[in-house]
Amino acid sequence: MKIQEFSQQTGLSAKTIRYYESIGILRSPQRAPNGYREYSEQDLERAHFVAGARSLELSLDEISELLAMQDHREAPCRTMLNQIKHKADQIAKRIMLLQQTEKDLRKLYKLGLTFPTDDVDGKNCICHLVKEHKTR
Amino acid sequence: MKIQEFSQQTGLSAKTIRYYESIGILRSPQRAPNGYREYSEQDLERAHFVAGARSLELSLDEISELLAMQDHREAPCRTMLNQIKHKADQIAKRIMLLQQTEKDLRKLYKLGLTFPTDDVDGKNCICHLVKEHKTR
DNA sequence: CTTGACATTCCAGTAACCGGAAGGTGTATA
DNA sequence: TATACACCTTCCGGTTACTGGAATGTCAAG
Repeated sequence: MKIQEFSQQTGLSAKTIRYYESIGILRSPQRAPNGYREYSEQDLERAHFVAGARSLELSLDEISELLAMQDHREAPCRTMLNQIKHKADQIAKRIMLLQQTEKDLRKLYKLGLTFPTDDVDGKNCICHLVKEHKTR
Repeated sequence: MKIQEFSQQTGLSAKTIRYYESIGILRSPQRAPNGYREYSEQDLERAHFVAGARSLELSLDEISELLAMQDHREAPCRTMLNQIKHKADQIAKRIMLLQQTEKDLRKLYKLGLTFPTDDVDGKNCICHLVKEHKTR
């Protein structure tokens, strides 16, 4: 299949597919006589793996590592399992940070509503609140 | 004050401060005869605002807009209020996506534990599960 | 024979910085 | 006085994961 169908099958854009190939995440596929890329079922499998892993927030570096193991006929499952756990923890942390930020924003918004909106310099202004906002 | 103290006062790294200056987010401060940057209270205020806004996940572009209004002696509060609301909604969405991803990861991890970890090609392998993983 | 939808390569840009090199400055100490 | 050390400066490049766009080539249909 040509790149567009491959793109639809994998959910990756053609641009992304070429990019992955350029950095060695995807293998260079066969070329038709006219120079077009020709993808096989095998290519599809690998791309599905990459897409799945990306959607689980694994980085391209981490995915590379996993693929390299597969290519050396090692089972990357143990490594993968560790990465998955690690990712889950990382994401949990990010979520907590974001939740706090969202809370801050909503609070600020409510407070801002009670303030004048034409205060350029003074302290009765949401901008002033932002100045005082502390990063956790 | 010199850049290091300014850095401590604002919580921004010296690198970041110079970067902000280079893209016009922070004004070029006075220079001491030896060429060192000399920051004033005014500089501090502006930097506090930027740092506060950044910690609320406003982008540098959004902050630029706000600062430009201030520089033109307009009150950016109304604009800011809108941005804050918008940010809160954006973040809420990101949180939901991340929560789903975390869930997927934990599920996969549990399932992975019940699988062999030395299956290079077969289907009884967490890698296979990743292949099948659908992006929402 | 041209139109349109594909395909190719390559270059540049995005966001928000960080790292590090090469070099100048300022002060305390041996 | 020498030198060690912590600062400061600029500049260049790298990061992450792509996306946009230009210039060009290919192919099938009308």
